[in-house]
Amino acid sequence: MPYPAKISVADIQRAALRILEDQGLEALSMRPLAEALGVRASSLYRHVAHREALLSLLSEEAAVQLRGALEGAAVSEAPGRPALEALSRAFLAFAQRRPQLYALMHLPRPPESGAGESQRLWQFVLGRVSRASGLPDDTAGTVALWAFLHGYVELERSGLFGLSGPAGGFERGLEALSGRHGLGVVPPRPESAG
Amino acid sequence: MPYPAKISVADIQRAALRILEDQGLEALSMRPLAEALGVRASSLYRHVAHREALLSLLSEEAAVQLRGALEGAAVSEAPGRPALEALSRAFLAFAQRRPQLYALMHLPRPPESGAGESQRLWQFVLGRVSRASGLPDDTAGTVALWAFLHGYVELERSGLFGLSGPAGGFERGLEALSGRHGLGVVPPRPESAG
DNA sequence: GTCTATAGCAGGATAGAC
DNA sequence: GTCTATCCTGCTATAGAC
Repeated sequence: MPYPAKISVADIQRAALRILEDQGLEALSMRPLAEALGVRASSLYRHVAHREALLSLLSEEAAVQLRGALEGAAVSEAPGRPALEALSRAFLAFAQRRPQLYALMHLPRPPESGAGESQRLWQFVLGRVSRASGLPDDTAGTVALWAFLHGYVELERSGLFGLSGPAGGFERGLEALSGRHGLGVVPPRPESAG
Repeated sequence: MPYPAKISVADIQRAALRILEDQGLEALSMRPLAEALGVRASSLYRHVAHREALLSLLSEEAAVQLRGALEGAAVSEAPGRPALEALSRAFLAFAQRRPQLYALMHLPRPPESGAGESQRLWQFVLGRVSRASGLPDDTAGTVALWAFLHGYVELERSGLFGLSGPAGGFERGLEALSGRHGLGVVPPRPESAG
C-alpha cells in the first residue's frame, strides 16, 4: 500500500526551507531534499514541476516572513522617524537571522513570476515610509531607504567592511535618511504627552 | 614545436573577463575559457592553480577598475557635496556598465585572500567621504554611503522595484546622505567665487 | 607547455513498473 | 504516488605522453 501520499507540497517547502537555512542554496538539490523527506528524488516531481518552481515558492515565503517581521515591529505605531527606525532595525534583524532566505528574495527572477508577495511587501514598506514622510506615495523615499538597508546587509554579509567593521555606519545612514532632511516628517511631539 | 607558450596569465585573465561580462559567472568555466584561447582546458592549470584562484584575480581586477572609474570622476576636485555626488554617480555608472564584474567583487571570499585592491578601493572612498564630511576618518559615513550605493545597484539588478521603477530614489538618497545633515560639510562657498 | 584521455563527482530530469 | 533504473549533461582536476 504505497498509495497514500507520503509527502505534500507543504512538506517539501518546509524541508527545503530547513536545508536552505542550514546549508545554503547550493546544498538545496533534489536528492538531499528527497532524502530529508524519506522519499526518492523522482517522487518530488509529482509535487513540484522543477527546482526553479520550488525556489519561487521559497522566495514567496521569504517575502511573507519578512513582511511579518516588519509588521510585528511596527506595532508601536508612533509615526515619523521612530517608526522608520523600528522598521529598519527589524529589517536588519530579519536579514541577519535568516540570511539565506533573505538572499533568495533577491535572486534574478522572471519579471512577473509570483511577484505577488514581493509586491505586498513593497506596498507595506511604501505605506510606512509614506506615512513617515508625509508624502502621499513616497516611492522615491522607499527606494532610498530600502537601498540603504539592503546594501548594508549585503556588505556586511560579503565581509567588505571586514577590518574596520561597520563602525556605526548603520546608525549614521539611518539618521541621515530618516532625519527630517531625509524621509522623516517632524514627529507630532505633542507637549502634553509624557 | 608546441613549446613556446601559447597563452599567458594575462591572456587568461583577459579572456575570462570577456566571458564573464558577456555570459555571466556561471558560463565562466574552464572548458569554454580554454576554447576561447585556442587551448585545452587542462593547459590552463599550468597558469592558474584552480578556478577559485582565477576568480580572485578577476575580483582584484574589478576593484582596480572601479577605483579607476571613481578617481576619474573625482578630477573636478570641488570638495563637499558635489564631490560626493560625482563619486556616487560614477559608482553607479560603473556598476551598470559592468554588472558581472561588479558583482564578482561581492562574492563571499576568504577574509584575507587578495584583499589588497579591495582595501585600496575602500581607502580611496574613505578619503573622499572624509574630505567631504570634514571628519578625520569617517568610516561610518563611508559605510552609510557605500551601503546605499551598493543596495541601489543590487535592487535595480534584481528587478525588485520593477513596476514603479526607481522613481528618483537615487537622487533622494543621495541628497539625504550627502546633504549637510548627512555626510556633506557645508561647502566652502567663498563669496568672492563665481 | 600543451596534448589526449580519463577519473570522479554531482546535478536535473524522465520512463515505466507497481 | 512512489519506486528503480537510467540518461544526459556539465564541471574541476589529474596522469602521463610528447
